[in-house]
Amino acid sequence: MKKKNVTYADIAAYTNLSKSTISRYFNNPDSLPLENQDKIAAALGTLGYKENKIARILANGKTEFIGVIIPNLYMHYYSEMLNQLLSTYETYGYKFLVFAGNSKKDVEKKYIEELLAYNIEGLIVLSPTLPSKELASYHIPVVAIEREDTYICSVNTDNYMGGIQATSLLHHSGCDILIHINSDVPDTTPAYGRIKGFLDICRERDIPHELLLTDLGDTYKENYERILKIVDMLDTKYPDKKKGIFMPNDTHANVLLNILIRKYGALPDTYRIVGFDNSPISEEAVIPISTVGQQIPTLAAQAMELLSMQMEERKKRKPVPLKEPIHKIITPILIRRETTD
Amino acid sequence: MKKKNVTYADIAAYTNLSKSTISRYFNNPDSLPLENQDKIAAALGTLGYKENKIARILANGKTEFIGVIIPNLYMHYYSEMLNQLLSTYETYGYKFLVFAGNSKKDVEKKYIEELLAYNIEGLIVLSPTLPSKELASYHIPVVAIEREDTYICSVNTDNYMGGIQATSLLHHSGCDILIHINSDVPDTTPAYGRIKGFLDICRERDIPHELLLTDLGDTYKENYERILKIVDMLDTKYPDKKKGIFMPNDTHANVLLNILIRKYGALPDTYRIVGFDNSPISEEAVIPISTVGQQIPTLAAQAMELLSMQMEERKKRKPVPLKEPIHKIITPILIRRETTD
DNA sequence: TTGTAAGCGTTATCAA
DNA sequence: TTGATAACGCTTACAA
Repeated sequence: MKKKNVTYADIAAYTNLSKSTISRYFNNPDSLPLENQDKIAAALGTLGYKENKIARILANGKTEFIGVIIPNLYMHYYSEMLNQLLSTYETYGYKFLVFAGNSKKDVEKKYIEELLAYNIEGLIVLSPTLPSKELASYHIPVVAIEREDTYICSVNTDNYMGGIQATSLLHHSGCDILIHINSDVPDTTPAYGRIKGFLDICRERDIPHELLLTDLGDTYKENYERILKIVDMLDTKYPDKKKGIFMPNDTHANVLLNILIRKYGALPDTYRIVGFDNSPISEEAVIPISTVGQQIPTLAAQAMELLSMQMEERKKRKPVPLKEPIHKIITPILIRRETTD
Repeated sequence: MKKKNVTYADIAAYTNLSKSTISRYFNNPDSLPLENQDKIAAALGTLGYKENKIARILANGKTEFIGVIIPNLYMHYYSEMLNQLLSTYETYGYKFLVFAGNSKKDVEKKYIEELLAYNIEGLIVLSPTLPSKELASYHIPVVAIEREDTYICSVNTDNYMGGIQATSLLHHSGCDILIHINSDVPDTTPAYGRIKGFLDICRERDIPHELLLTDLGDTYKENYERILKIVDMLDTKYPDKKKGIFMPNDTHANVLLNILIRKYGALPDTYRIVGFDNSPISEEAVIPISTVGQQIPTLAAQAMELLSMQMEERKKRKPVPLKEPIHKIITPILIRRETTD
């Protein structure tokens, strides 16, 4: 930094006005006579003024920062969600400070401390790591997206409805037996709704079914090997039945599809598949995969609305905090492609 | 805000020390006797002190902010790059202010103005929109990644080498004719190297080849339709020849693969395919696709090193700015899978 | 409509 | 080893 920054003081001196008047020019220009507005505008140009938001924040306390804690950007669901959040900048003007937590409790806590040190006005949490009770204890506006949310506001996909949609679609595709593969998610998380939806429909309509709760691994290779074993098992257990498989997400649905195609040369008539998320892979698979579409743009938009509401409330002279956390539910959209009838 | 924040003044009063001593405790604790260190530590706890980085920034000018301008997070390449950049937080401690520019010039300029208002210490630009000459004119440390970089530091994949690798692999797979499909990128961008590599090798080794420069569209549907036409064209033009296709990226390589599999039931012996990027789809395709792997973690790490070098230099009493922009080149890694021999 | 002066919560410079 | 005191650049009563 060779030369010092141009400040309000410089502009004030140059225009023979005071610092407060310069401040007014930026915050409420119409309160100045046009003559002075022009004079200041001209001065800004000739002096080469650059605004300093840091000083402004320190003075008025409004950072316009929102913190985001996200598990990773490797999975399309998360990166697309962040994409949508970032795009709300045009509407709300909030800037995003993003941390990709490696889902370790103390690391994420450290991130939040850091975010608080920057006086973030609100926090959006996609990571499932920290319990909502703890998040609530920071006493700043928080919105959770698709995670445990007992004590904080949240926006979730209607997973139960999604489970029902997927299950019904497979049933109507004439499957003899329905199988849902998933990991053993706790019933406090939104994703558990998919399992419940599956079971409720099967029981209600007396459909033969099987629930396979198992860890499918973290890499494509692991996924492939474990799902391959499941396919072998199903082929011996239900050789001639038409099997309707409800996969936990599109990535895994695609693995299943690839296995079947490599084994049978095509999608055999004894298999029907539904995925979850409507991520790009579901469309880009050899055979486009039917899936339950999460409405990511809507989820993001609603999250921002919920958060900005809380943040606005907080700026009032007499803020009334929410009595109860608000939970918004977004209905998923069933997308029929070629892996179902 | 009901209660005011706890500040150094409060701690000073509580411990009968001065604000400066409290500041020293945070910035250079060992300069205080242990006794006082403990006293202050205790006070922090009982008073419930939270650090305020905004005030610190205003006082010492070090924001530890890096701005990132990225085209979108929809494409895996960008989201993974951001992922890797974010993960350097553990090493460097810089926080990232991320803007997803919709690649409109004036919008991206506005973003940069905003970032400058937050006193970012450096800028990483993935978006190709603004010319490097303009970026250089902001006079802050900048690093470009895989984009036009005449006037600024940059980190790029060795695209020329990548083009050579892909072309050689297809040649060694016994193809009779090599075809490279790409969009008509200007020769100032790093990606042009792929085209040059392809042409140079083909000419040098006298390999029959064809270069198809055409826009493949922005959606999967458009990709599919346009590549389908190309396949039909190739099938009539070179019916019995073994065609080696070098696609501009894995997404498009996957589309081509899907088209062939749907047309022929398998990858016909008259086609071999190489993609570019090593994005997840290349592994997750029905037939795992050979590809030229961009080393995203390395690119990100080198970009951060280059940037932090410039930022450190700038903090010195007598900073010596770079005479010439530094350009780092990262060699890609050829990944042989099942779409080549 | 404008100006004065006291913050905002740190760091930095000098003395002691 | 410690403490005054003045920045940092802007906002905001309160006065004029």
